[in-house]
Amino acid sequence: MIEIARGLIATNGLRSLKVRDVAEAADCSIGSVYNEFGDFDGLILTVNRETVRALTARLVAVPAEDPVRQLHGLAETYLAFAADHANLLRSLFEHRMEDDRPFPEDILLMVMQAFALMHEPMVRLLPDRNPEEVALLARMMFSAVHGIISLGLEERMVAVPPEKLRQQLAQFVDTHLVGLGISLDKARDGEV
Amino acid sequence: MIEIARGLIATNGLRSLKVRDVAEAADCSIGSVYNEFGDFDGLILTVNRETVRALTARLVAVPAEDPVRQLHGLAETYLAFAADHANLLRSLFEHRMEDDRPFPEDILLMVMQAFALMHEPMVRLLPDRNPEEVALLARMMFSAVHGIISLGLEERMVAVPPEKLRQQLAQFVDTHLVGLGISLDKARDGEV
DNA sequence: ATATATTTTGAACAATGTTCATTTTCAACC
DNA sequence: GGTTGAAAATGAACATTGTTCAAAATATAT
Repeated sequence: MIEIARGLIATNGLRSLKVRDVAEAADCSIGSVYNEFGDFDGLILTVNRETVRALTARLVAVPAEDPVRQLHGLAETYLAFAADHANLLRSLFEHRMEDDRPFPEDILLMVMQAFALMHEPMVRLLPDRNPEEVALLARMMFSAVHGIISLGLEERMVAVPPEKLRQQLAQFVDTHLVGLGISLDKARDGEV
Repeated sequence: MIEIARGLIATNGLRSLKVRDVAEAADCSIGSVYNEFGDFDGLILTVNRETVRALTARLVAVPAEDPVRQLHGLAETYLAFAADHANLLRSLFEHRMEDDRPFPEDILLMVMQAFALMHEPMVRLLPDRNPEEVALLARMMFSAVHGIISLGLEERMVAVPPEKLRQQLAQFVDTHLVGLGISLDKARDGEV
C-alpha cells in the first residue's frame, strides 16, 4: 500500500495522489486506508519517512576515508537520488501539512541527520575552527547543494542535464573548499 | 482581488487559498473570479507573476558600482524579500500546475532574468573566463543562495534566525568568491 | 425604447478527503 | 459446532472546494 502510494507520487507527483486510487490499486476500501494511516497526511508522511530513510541510507554509505572525496560523494549521491526520485524528494520538502499541524519529529530528526553528514568531514578539514561554526558551515553547504540540485533539476525552469549538473556540483564543492582555505590536492592524497 | 489573494497566500500559505474566500472578500461572485482569471491556477499565477516582478524590481535596484558589493547586495536583498514574503516565494517556486500544463513563459523569463542578475558582476570579477561558463557559475551561485535561504527560513526545520542567516550568507558569498580566485579587498576598493 | 451585446451571478456539478454505522472476519470459549 | 464478542474492513453518505453555465442583470447601440 505504501509501495503503491510511493509509485503514484514518483510517477505523477504528489498532487495526483488520490486516496481512491490507492485504495483501488491496493484492492481494498477507502476506509482501510484511513484505518492504516489515520488520514491523507499520514499516508504521505509514511512515504516521506521512507524517502528520507532511503536517502540517508545512501548518504551514510558514502566512503569516509578522505574527507574531500566524502564531500564530493555526498553531493553526487544526493544528486543521483534527486535525479532518480525527483517527485519523492519534492514531496518530502514541499508538502505542507493540513491546518498547521507540526512537522513530525522523527522525520525532522532524520533530515537533520542527513544535514549533519557533512559535518564530520568538514570538521576533519577544518580542525582549528570552532565546531559549532563548522556545524553551521556544514548545514549551509548542504543547503547550497540542495538548492543547486533542486533548482537544477526543475524541469519547469529549463533543467540542467544531470551530467552537466554533476560537473557543476563537483566544481562548486571544490570552489567552496578552496574558499575555506583547504588545499584539495593535499587532502585528496595524504593524511589518513 | 489580486491583492486579496496575495494577502491570503502571504498570511496562511498557498494551501489555504480558496476561491470562495477570495470571492467573498472581493464582494463578488465565484463566477467573477473565473471570468477574470480563467481558473484557479490563473489566479495563483497572477499573484506569482507579481511576486517575481516585485522581487526582480528589488534585485535590479541593488547598486552595481562594485561587483563584490553587488553580489552581497543581491543575496541580502533576496534574503530580505524571502523573510518578508516567505509564503509568496514558496507559492512561486513550489506551486505545480493542474494536469501538466506548461509553466507560463513570461514567469519563466522573469525568473531567468532574476537568475541572470548575478551574471554581470561575475563577468566583471572573472573577465578572463568563458562568458558561458560564467553564466553557469552565476546560475549555480543563485541556486546555492536560494537553497541556503529557503532551507534556512523553513520553520519546520528549525529555522535559522534571519540575522544569523544574513551573516552566513555574506560569509558564503565571500568564501565562494575567494574559491574562485577573487581578492575581496582589491575588488571592494579599486577598479570602477 | 428596443434590441443586442457584455458582464455578473450563483445554483448545480464533479472531484476528493473524511466519517461512521454496518457488515464481515476472526478468535476464544463452551 | 455453535455462540459470543472483539477486531477489522467496508462503502455509502457527507463536507469541502474547484468548475461550469444557463439565466439574470447591466451596459451599449440604434
